[in-house]
Amino acid sequence: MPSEAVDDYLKAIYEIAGDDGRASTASLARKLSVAPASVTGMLQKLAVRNPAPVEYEKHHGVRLSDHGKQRALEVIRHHRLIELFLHRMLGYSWDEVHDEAERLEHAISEQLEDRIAERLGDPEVDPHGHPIPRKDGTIPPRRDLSLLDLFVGAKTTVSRVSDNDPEILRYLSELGITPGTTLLLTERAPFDGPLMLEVGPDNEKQALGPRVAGEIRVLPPTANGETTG
Amino acid sequence: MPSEAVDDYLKAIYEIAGDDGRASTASLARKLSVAPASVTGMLQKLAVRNPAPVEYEKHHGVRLSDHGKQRALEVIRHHRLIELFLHRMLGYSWDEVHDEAERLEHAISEQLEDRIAERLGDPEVDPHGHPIPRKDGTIPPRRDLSLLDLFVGAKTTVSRVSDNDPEILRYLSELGITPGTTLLLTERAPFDGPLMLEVGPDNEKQALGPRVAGEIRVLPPTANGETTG
DNA sequence: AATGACCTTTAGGGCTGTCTAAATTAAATA
DNA sequence: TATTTAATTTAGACAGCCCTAAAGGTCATT
Repeated sequence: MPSEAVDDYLKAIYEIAGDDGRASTASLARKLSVAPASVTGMLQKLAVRNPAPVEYEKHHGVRLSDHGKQRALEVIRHHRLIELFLHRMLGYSWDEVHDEAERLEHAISEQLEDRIAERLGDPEVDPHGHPIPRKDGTIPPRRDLSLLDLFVGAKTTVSRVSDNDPEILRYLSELGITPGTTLLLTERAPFDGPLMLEVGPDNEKQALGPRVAGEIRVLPPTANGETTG
Repeated sequence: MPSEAVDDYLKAIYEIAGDDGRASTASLARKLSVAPASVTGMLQKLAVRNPAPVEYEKHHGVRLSDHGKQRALEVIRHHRLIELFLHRMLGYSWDEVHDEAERLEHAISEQLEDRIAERLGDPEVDPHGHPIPRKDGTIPPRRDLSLLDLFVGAKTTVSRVSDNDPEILRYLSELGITPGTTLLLTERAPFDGPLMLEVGPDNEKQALGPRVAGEIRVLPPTANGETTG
């Protein structure tokens, strides 16, 4: 079984590059809060393991092998199941689950994973709206897009929100923006300016900076606008 | 925060020596599945930490300091709360909880500890009958004794069973012996021979070897015999 | 094709926690 | 008290994962 550190690397690669892109040394260093040189060292070691979880080319980043992909998805499955479990069974709020899951994901057995999944009714989505990889490594399909990709006039529903920053999550909660919330994009200031939204059933008007908007994913919009812009 | 390895040492010392006895190098090596030399090395390092969790005297074992005791109890609290949680909330059986808890005890936060305790109603005893240390480091009192310490004729109730050996736990489950089961000691063979018991409400007769009997703790007996023998 | 800015890698260490083999000490026994 | 036995400690190494400093590549731009 890979060490926690290795699992963290694989997960980070997956989160940065998806299942067939390449992740750079610097991006991994940033994500893992580690010096770039440490990343290089780790990647070199991983690349010569057998079976190797990554393919590594000097100066050109890494990519997950099938084997590494499998493992990354397993860790992510743990993470998201735990998030949902904490939320549903222990009253954790949206923004509290991530850090706790970050540690627990390494500590649970297959058996516990299975029982949690069972207890939750084999869920497909975590509290942030992220899909939970299935045991066989497939991912429940969701077609959603960034709030930043909408045209003005689009009406849509929040499907998920990045779970990396509790600050942002709390902020969004206050604004009433969580998975399931309906949104209408009414206006968009130029030069990376704020988005004007009408939020929820009461159509509360809210302005959202692009940084925050970039963390929000929405379902394909249903009215008034084209899909992307 | 101490590393997992350190926590494991402190817990092991507590389990071997209680809160003011000394634990030997060899006993720790055995319990932790580690070479004796490794134990010596670790103890030397711990003894010069500040604050030091142990007092160590060359060739005379270690003892927990107040500080180390506190930490050991915290880890044990985690362990036992998790055992009970797995049992009550996720349908784990008696003999499955230990190994899972062994890993999780290092991964849960204060917050999760508190929520688990709350959800379980601040329990005092784990599924094996062991007391769960309180947050302040005190231990819910239980006066119980080894089954081996009973006189023939004593009638009593099982209070707890050592949780170290799943084999034994399964065996006892089959015999119907779990915390709460009533027992009558009817006979005791000499020379470390088996104990004859009548078990449970139906007074099923069972013979128990001394090795297994030593793992069983019972409440102070109520009838027919003196307390210890 | 050269330059500068920005990665990325190499080189050389450090810390933690483990190991084996060899020495030492303590305790039990003669 | 001398000797034997068993437990313990020292010495020396190693694997995993991290670091800093210095050297080496890549790429966009001129």
